[in-house]
Amino acid sequence: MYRQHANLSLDAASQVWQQASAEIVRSGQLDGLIAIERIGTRMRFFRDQEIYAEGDQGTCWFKVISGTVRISKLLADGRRHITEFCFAGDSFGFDAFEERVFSAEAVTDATVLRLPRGATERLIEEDPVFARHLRGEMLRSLDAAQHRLFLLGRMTACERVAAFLVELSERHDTRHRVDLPMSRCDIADHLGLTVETVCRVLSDFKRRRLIAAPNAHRMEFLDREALTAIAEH
Amino acid sequence: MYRQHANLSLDAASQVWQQASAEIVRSGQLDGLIAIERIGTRMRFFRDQEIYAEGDQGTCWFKVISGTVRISKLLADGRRHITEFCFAGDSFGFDAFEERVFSAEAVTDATVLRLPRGATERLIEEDPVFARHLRGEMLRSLDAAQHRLFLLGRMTACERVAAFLVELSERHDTRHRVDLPMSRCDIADHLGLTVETVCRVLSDFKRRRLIAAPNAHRMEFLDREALTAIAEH
DNA sequence: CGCCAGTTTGACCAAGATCAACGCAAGTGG
DNA sequence: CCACTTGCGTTGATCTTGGTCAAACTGGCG
Repeated sequence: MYRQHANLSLDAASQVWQQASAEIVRSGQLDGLIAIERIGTRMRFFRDQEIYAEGDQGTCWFKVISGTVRISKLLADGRRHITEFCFAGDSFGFDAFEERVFSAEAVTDATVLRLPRGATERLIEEDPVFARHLRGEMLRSLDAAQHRLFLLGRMTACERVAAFLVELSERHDTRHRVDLPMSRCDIADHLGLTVETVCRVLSDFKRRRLIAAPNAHRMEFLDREALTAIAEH
Repeated sequence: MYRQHANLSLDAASQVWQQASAEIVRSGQLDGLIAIERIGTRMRFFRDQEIYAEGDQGTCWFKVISGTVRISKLLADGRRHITEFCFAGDSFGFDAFEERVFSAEAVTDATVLRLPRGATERLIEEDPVFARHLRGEMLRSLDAAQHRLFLLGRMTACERVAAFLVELSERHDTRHRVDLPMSRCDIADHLGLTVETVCRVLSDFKRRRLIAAPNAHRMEFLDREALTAIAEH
């Protein structure tokens, strides 16, 4: 098990970045939080490019502006786990005290806002609204992680995949379909399954007419109720 | 699978609690944080007693003074998952925005400090040292949860049990042994396994002379290196 | 002493992993 | 423009880990 994952292009020079000072971030969750725009740097990453690696100094955190990012941990023997996928508006990277224990990579081409820790701490101390916002983000992450613990610890392959599809469609606010920008391998590593099992479950859902798949990365819900029922058992 | 769990004695009247105003909390991690003593209420809970339930209003968070607490989620069909065990010095219960999604129960008789949210927010705003401490606690929780994600998603039964033993002994700073105040069922529900599997793995470790068990709730390490190696694979 | 809850062990079973092959579309080079 | 490659995705056959079911054991307690 645990075959090759897409190999990263480590060409750091390809990062196109620029001060985001004057720009206005188009992302729902950023409304009214122009403060972080002032202390952040906008960066672009290409597909499969590394944003930070395990072992890096964790001197900043990030906010996704567009695209998809995966947070993962890789073991020497090839086992990988993706703790979360981040989409526009999601924050990531405030997990580390010192060294990063996880790495972050772009799943698709992505733009992120990079926020240095020092400036953030200063902002926390002088802006209670921002401080509360950040605390909220951390709580949300914690909450998400704990739901995932249940999923990994106590749910079957079918339930995991159904829950994943429903969760993604809710996060993207699309009730009738869901886009899966990541590979089957990414999904498997997120759900604690193998690629084959993910495929088989999806095929099973198609056979049972719960979903339809115009292509491998777009799923349309034919029976959302049933899917939700499976997800919540 | 998923048989009966210890049934809770819901006798709320049996809670013995008292203002902790003048008392000094004996717990390493509380050093220099007398501030929270002032806003907290000390409470005692007996074995298996509920501290809060799923669906309660999350108007406060807690800090364990002595004893062991488990944070868990129970599904209608009996499947349960224990997200974490908390020992003296650990904080818990700041996961909720509104309603609690998890419940907390005493694993052994336990004393906890109950901290109302309102007073905490005020303290956060006037005491930056305390604010930073609390942020640290949250990050620690997040970090722990993410390690557990890997454990549940990608580790074998042996690796999970070994990791659990090593982790507990590290948290209690006892290199040669570890106390397991919780039942095998609790351990299983924490590691995403069944009671039987936990037993079998422990028996296997005994047979391989990695551990010895004077009784069911005390394990002595005979070969800590090997155990750590299994845990980290 | 007998009961009860929790723990342990064994026999058997099934969900999901592994191994292997094939399909399919996009990209590459002759 | 078309063979060839390469990276995913899908499917089938087989195997293994850990779950299920059942029974025995253990220690504490009325």
